[in-house]
Amino acid sequence: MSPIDKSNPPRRRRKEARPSELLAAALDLFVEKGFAATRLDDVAARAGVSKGTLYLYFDSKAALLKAVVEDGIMPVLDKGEDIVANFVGSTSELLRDMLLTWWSLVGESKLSGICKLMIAEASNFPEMAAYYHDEVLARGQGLVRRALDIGISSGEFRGIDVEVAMDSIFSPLLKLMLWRHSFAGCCDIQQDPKSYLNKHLDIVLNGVLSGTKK
Amino acid sequence: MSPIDKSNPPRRRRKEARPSELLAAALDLFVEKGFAATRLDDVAARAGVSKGTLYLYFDSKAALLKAVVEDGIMPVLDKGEDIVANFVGSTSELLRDMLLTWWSLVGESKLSGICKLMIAEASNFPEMAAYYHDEVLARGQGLVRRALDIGISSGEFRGIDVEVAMDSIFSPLLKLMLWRHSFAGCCDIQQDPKSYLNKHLDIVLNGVLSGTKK
Amino acid sequence: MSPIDKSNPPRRRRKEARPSELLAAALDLFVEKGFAATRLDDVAARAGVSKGTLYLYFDSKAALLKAVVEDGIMPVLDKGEDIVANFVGSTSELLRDMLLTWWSLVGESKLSGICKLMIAEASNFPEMAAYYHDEVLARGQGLVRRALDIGISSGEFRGIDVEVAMDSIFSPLLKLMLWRHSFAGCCDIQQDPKSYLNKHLDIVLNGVLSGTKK
Amino acid sequence: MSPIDKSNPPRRRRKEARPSELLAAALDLFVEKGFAATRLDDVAARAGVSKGTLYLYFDSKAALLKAVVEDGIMPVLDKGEDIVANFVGSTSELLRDMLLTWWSLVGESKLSGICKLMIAEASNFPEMAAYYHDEVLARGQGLVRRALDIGISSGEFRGIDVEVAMDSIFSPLLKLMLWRHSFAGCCDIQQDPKSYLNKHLDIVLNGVLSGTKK
DNA sequence: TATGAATGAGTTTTCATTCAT
DNA sequence: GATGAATGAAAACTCATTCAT
Repeated sequence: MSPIDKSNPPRRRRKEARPSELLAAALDLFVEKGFAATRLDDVAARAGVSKGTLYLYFDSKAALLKAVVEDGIMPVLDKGEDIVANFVGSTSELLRDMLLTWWSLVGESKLSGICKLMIAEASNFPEMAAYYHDEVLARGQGLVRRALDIGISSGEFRGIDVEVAMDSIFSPLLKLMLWRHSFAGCCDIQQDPKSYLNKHLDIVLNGVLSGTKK
Repeated sequence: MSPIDKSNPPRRRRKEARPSELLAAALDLFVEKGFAATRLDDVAARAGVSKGTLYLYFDSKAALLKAVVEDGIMPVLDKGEDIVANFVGSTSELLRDMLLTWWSLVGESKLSGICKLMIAEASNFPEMAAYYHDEVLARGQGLVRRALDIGISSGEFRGIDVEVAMDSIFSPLLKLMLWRHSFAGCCDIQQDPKSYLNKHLDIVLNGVLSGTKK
Repeated sequence: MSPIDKSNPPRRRRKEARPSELLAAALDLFVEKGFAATRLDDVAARAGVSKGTLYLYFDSKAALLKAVVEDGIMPVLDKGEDIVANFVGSTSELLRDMLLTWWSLVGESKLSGICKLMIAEASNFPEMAAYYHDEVLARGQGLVRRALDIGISSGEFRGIDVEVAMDSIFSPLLKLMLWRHSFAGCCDIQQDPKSYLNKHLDIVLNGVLSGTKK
Repeated sequence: MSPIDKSNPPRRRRKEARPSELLAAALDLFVEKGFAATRLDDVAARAGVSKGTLYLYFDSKAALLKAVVEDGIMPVLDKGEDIVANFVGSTSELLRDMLLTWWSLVGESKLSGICKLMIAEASNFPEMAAYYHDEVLARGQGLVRRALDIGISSGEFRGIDVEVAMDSIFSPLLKLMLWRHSFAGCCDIQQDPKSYLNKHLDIVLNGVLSGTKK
């Protein structure tokens, strides 16, 4: 309480915690309504601050979007890469592990909304979309690609077109992420995502046909 | 700007005269920029008419969106159903035919943009999104489902979970449609879509694993 | 009244007359209050239009300022140059004529306010200020300079420093212009400007000293 | 932002403590950008203090302006008056001395900026402008007027209109002061001000005409 | 029908001012 | 006294919608 005690925690903490509260509120609304349809008043209200406060931390609405996306990408970048490197077991299991990990890391979290957001805003913010595509989506698919390469090298997998197989494996996960933020309310509730992904992997790994493989 | 779904009473409609240029221009811009970020000035300019003219045919911006979506759904509704009914051959071939037909009918056309649009605007226009989901996406997947049912009944396919397999088969097509309207400019050009879909079907039908099926 | 009669004058006239009404209102307020302290609402209100109408004609507040200045400079540019060329009589009379002409053309009109405006905004809009300085002020002084050159060549004038004499002659006119838009209300009403300028010229031409010239 | 002249009752004043850094920073920015376009953030930043500190010393932005002007006027008021009283020599020399003294006292210093500021803000702060006009400009010209009166009484000067002659003599000094803070950067560098003023006095005292005086 | 100038409510952005620390 | 985060009223700017022609 002494006037010398200027750097007391509560004040500082406030200042440092604030931006992430703002980012969280903005993420929610940008994902739900889209960039243009989101009013900064609403972002501020959801974060429990006044409109002007947003401008203490972000230069403009577009800068806020950029921060939201960057902030949402980092956690994905940090983890993930080493899943492949550290894995022991069959490549099928690796793929299964990867899809489920990706789901819990990104799909299940609020970050999955950024995917919807970037698809929606890609032509309005092309650089940002390219950044997101390269650093997140391509990376996610890259994990699949590497697993496929390993599987093919080891003879565990057939000599399929890796670029295509990547999508055969990853696209349902993408659909799951997008549906969560779009048609979730208007279509029959999907089954449990993990069971869904397991079944999908069973299908894509073993095929749909019942005939014996040559 | 406020994305309110007004279920206003039917007004005098000049449906017959509704110039398709207006709908085409609106479709392009709604898909490219999203609903809120599209200015009616730009729609009018692209259609080569004055801004006021739009209001001769549509009561509001939201009504224009509704008309765009309805107009984009009809051709899909009209065709498609009978593909399954009239088909002769293996069910694998039927699936292949269906995916490729869907691609040329919807994916390749401007209509694929509506899919992106509906995902983006789903929470702003939930009824419209539900309508689109049920009448277009679920229908496309329904075709796949019926083919799968036939294949399983005939013993051509394994007894996989049809709901999941539907997505295993359809999701890459969805991704293709969305990418065309989002990351197209910022990622390496995909291979030819039809070859891509054929390879995908080969993978999902036969599986990735090289082992013999039990 | 026939629907073919689209290009009827009243409508067109409106459109063409509008910008100059806006410019007039903006000039008044920019000069009176300065650029930053002038609200576009006030400009619109004074012009009798809504705020949005301003943006039909000018891209931004700064663009409006630019238009005001350009619009205010043209009439000065068009006239003036040939005053010197076409003159017959003693150079003293030429100078007197020029000052009085300049006064009635610029000083007495609303254009004199632009001078105050440019001095005030010079550091905020340096290019605009440079443009004004070169095209208006330097031109006005240039007229004086040329008259002085003629007078010196003919022996009518002493061999004084022309750059300085220019200011000795022109500065009171400048002061008159500035005072009209600043201290006019708070200092004793000046005498009639034309009489003032005549007396000033008498002083600067003949000097203040009573002694005979050598 | 609203330039209202509040004649609010005297509040607790901490005049003695008013840091001159604050006044100096405010003077610089008010003169450069004008009152409305100057942000208190910038004033604080230039003075090296926080924004809140300004409010420890000044009740409002307008109060800061008032303090700046008052602070800038005092030194001029204190000196100057006795220049005339204590002078010995020809009145011409007195005038020359006065102009040069005024120049070094006001024109050359930062105080000259207040002149520009007051002209710009005269209609926003009429009382302040009147105060400045009466206490500074009129006083400066008053010195000239008294010198002229002396000169005319003694026969050294002709019987010219003193009010006009005052301006004939003083206006170039005014122009010099204003240009320093406006067009300085965009016109050829003037000659040395003192030489300029000397030449000007030579012209206005002796006249431009070469003919002998009658 | 068609136009496009005009509107004004709504949105982003700014900034003087306050106040808890 | 000093700070600077927070505020909110006000200003710039946008754009769906209207309407006179």
